Amino acid sequence: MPQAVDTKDLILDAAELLFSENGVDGVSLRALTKEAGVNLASVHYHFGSKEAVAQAAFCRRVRPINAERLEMLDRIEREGAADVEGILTALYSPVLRLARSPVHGKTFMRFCARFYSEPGSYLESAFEEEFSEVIERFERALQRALPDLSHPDLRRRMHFAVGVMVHTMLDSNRTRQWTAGACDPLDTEGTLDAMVRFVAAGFHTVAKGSARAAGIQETTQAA
Amino acid sequence: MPQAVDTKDLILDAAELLFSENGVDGVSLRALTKEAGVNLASVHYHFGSKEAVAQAAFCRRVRPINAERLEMLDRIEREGAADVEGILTALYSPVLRLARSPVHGKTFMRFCARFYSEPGSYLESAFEEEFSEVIERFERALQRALPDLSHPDLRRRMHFAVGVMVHTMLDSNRTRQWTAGACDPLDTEGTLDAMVRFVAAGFHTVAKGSARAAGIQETTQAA
DNA sequence: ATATCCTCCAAACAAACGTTTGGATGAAGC
DNA sequence: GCTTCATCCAAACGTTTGTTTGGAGGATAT
Repeated sequence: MPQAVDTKDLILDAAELLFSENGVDGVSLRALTKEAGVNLASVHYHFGSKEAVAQAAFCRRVRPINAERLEMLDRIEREGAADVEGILTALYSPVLRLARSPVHGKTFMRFCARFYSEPGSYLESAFEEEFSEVIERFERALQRALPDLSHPDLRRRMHFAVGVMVHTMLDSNRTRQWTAGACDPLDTEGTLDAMVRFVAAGFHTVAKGSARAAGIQETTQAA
Repeated sequence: MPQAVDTKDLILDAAELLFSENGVDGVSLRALTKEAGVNLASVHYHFGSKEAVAQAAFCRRVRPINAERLEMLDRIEREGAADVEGILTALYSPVLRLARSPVHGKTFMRFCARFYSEPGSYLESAFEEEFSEVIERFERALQRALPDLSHPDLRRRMHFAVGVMVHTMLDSNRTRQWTAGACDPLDTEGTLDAMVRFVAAGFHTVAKGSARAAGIQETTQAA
């Protein structure tokens, strides 16, 4: 029984905050431990390495989120045939709802998004482990909801759906440039609705055939 | 007249390659100059700092791309009322076409995408400068093509459209996990078509109203 | 020939990095 | 009382970092 507020959690909180703003490589353990108010050596005592801190901070938040995603998917599948909108809501809302939390607020969102777009082999395994089941389950659900969509097209569109999510989560200053003053980033309900509508429409549209391809070539290749 | 292959370009080539794989913070100038086959000090002689190298490498490729985007937009607007598909093609195809280049290939795509998602105040100004005109022009064009869409919704959807693009460009190992074996990442024509179709459908769908919001709350809020 | 200029480079710089060490502190077990 | 154990911490470890230095090499101009 160490103390009221665990040193481990202090480190993870500071890691989440600083990593989200400057990236893992952009934060020194000295800055991290100063922010956390703990000794420099304690990070190696409790975690063993800087990489392990990043991994632990990531898993601490992403695990409950993915569990909630699967729960929601279970629920709507139990209630009948799940449609695309429902599946996307199950995918998006747990992570968006966390953003509404006054404590961790936007911190984790950016942390997770940056984590996702950062290199480093030590993150790959964590991602694989935390997300493989989620990917499988949601892919199966979407395939059931869209039986006419070919598997390659489905995977491609899932890829796009994740892009929308990650980019929305990575609400950095640069991202805000695109939406400056146009919509309230704190309006998670409206954001979720907009995301689901936008992506669901993308899923529902016909896949193959000649898209306009207006400028890339003059050929009008028929399907 | 220094030599056949300019040292400056050797540095920028190596920067593009290494930064795209490991991020700016993840590459030391020693690794960079070794890859480039130049002296360590030459990077400061020619650029002044590491940050300036990153910025120069970014601008070198993104400037022609944005110029081509504006050209394509000009062209389709001159030919009549531009539709959403044409506008999106003008936005996506210049950067996707570069990926087809056998020389720089996927290197720049990842570099640019990582650059976009990385922190560091020294990048902000470069982004602002390089993209402000593109953002303005495409926003106006899309607003004209979608006169019934409110401005906040338009900005939000542009945000999503960029998310799809960035995430597709950031074709790291982790990203590939989602599309493993499902679709050929080298099929740029097919990728462009899929992106334009998906995003255009998102733009065309009605904005406001009660999306399913199937799981987040049981309330069925009418518009 | 002499001076000027640009380019290159081996070596060194101070600072910051992740990590390790050895011991201080205090509660728990016997 | 003594040992054991987990935790904490100041200080130092050896590397690596971005950056600077002082001069060598070779063109070009006068």
